[in-house]
Amino acid sequence: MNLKQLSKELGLSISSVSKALSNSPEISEATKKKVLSKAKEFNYLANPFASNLRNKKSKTIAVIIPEIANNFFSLAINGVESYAQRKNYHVLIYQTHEDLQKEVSVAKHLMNGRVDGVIISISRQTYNTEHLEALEHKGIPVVYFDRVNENNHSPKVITNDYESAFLGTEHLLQKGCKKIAFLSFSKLLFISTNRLKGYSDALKKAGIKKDASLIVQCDNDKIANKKLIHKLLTSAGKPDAVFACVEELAISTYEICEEINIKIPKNIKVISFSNLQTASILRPSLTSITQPAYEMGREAAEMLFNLIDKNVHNNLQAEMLLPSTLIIRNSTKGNSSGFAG
Amino acid sequence: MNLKQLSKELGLSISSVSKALSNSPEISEATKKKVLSKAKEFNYLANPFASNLRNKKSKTIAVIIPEIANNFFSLAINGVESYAQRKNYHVLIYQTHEDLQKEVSVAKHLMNGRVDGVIISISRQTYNTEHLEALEHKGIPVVYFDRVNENNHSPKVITNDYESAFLGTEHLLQKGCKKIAFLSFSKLLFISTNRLKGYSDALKKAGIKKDASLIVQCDNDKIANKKLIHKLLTSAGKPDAVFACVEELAISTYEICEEINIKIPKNIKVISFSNLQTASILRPSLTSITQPAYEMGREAAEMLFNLIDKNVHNNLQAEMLLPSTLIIRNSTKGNSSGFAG
DNA sequence: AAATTTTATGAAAACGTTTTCGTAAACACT
DNA sequence: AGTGTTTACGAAAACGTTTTCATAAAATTT
Repeated sequence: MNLKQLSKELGLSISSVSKALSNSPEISEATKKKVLSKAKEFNYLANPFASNLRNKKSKTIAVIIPEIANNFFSLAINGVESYAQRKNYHVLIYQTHEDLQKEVSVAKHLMNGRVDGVIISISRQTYNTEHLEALEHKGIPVVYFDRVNENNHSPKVITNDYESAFLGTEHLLQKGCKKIAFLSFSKLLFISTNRLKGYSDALKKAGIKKDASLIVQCDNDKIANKKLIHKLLTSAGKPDAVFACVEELAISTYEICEEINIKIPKNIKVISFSNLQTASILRPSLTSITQPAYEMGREAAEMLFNLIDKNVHNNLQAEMLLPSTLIIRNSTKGNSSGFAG
Repeated sequence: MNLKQLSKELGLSISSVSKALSNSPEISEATKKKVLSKAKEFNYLANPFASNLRNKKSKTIAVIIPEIANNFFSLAINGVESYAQRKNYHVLIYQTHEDLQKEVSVAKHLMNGRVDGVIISISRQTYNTEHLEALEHKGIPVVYFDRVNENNHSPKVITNDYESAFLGTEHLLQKGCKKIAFLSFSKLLFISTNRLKGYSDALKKAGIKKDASLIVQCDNDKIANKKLIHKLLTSAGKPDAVFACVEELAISTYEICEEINIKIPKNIKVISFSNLQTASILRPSLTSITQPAYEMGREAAEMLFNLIDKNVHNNLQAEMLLPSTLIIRNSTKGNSSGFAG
């Protein structure tokens, strides 16, 4: 059932029916009612491709994330969706699996106007964002969240990574930890280096010298990461605390401690950026810095729709910051030096 | 840049350029090369809406799931995606948030040909699937996975819920448990009732009478569920084991046991259907029945693309079963009756 | 009553593809 | 040389909308 058939049923022209359906003031109320009722009767639904072609609008946005099987990102998607829904937009989801090539390829796929806007959290390997800027040049707005490129001026939604890492590190220091390891998950991402900076500055403030052997650069390969952490925890200068940059590394740390019988928090304390639902029922419960995932997604969507609706190519240099929360649990309990605490 | 402009650049007709780009044998190799190179030079990309309109194909499938922030479903999406990618298809994701009305509304939205096929796991509230059968009548194939409607003949991908629940219950019985509670998550879903049946039959086989007070019907409301579980665990006839139908209920059980100081597995044993990444590092590690989420998603996608490619309306009554795995961990350790085990 | 404005409708173009069909030119066969 | 076939291309229609513009009819003004 299309407009032509429907108009035939009604004895009206295609254009009149179209206008009636879009509630145009050109059409009388009487015929509008007739049209609406016939449309319902025949279950008429506009062909979205014809509409999109004509309107040069897709009523669709894309969300590009590294991984969907990740609590932070799936919550963020919920946030995006909640806003998109009210705007009557569809949400296309693409995963890069932390692969830059995949990210570039997805961006290219979106260059043809398939979507009206893009929300992205870049991959671990992404060192520049030309492929995304190309989208913006085409007039497709892009909003970054969490994992942003700090060197471009696109709108972004971030959290206070530096301050959170600083606070988290201070928390460990207060617990008497002296040798705090930092598990980084990317050399490239601002979010990772920024967290590292917060950690470093907290150490500096406490007058503790930075120990390069305590900073572990992890990567995309889970098994390799576990080996690195294992090496760290069995080395001569092994740490008395671990600051994990992402929950995946905290989980690995837990698993290794289990294997080689290091007790958390007695022998080693653990803190992590994390959105784990199960943080509170881990063995032991995990002290975590929790990002406002849902809110970040929602906010990114709001920014994006502002750009889409204004339809302006305005590089408004918006940057929204939503703070994370430090939740202290048992993985950092007690006092590391054996002092009273 | 569109075909018209590109053909002008080349001094060719629109139709020739179109044919050249689709590698038609009507076009000479020489001109094909010219066209390809110009197309690359000008970054020509076909307008997907024009193509879709003309071809009556969207190169897009939809995945409808209750919740994306759920390990099972996000892994299943990965499986779907892995297959869709190789088919050069896009994946539209919709969440119902366990709301039947939302599910119906999504299905209606897809009636207009926006997608070439649908993969779905129905909501907790879904008691019939007319809204999805309507899609099939329109010629849009639908494949169900995990949460299926056992009364319709559409293709489905399921796991061995009955056998797994039976085995899981027997495992608890072997551990000496006598009063095993069952936390159901839906009165309507076949998957839930089927698991309940496996549990019931295992009890029957062991000669244990069914105790209705041990079967708790949970629902969509997390807080209400926790209250129900709390009531169960503090009641006079409280159980010595809990079989959770979904991981969410196992997590709640853990949290409540923590609160009211019931020790797992000493005072109570816990087993759950679960795809938790953290199952092994929970306090205590969780004995779980793990569904092959990724594989189920992948298989559903393969079935769907078979239907799309054949383009036949054949109600092939395919039903694929992928088995779950029982992983025994510490939450069911020891012997419930104090006997040696 | 004539001139003007408003109202309600329809014809047709446009969006950018793909594909059918037609047709010159080149080639092959008697 | 004439006929038939293949090759390589172009014209035009079609997909189903939306929107501009034109135009009858009705309502309003002079």
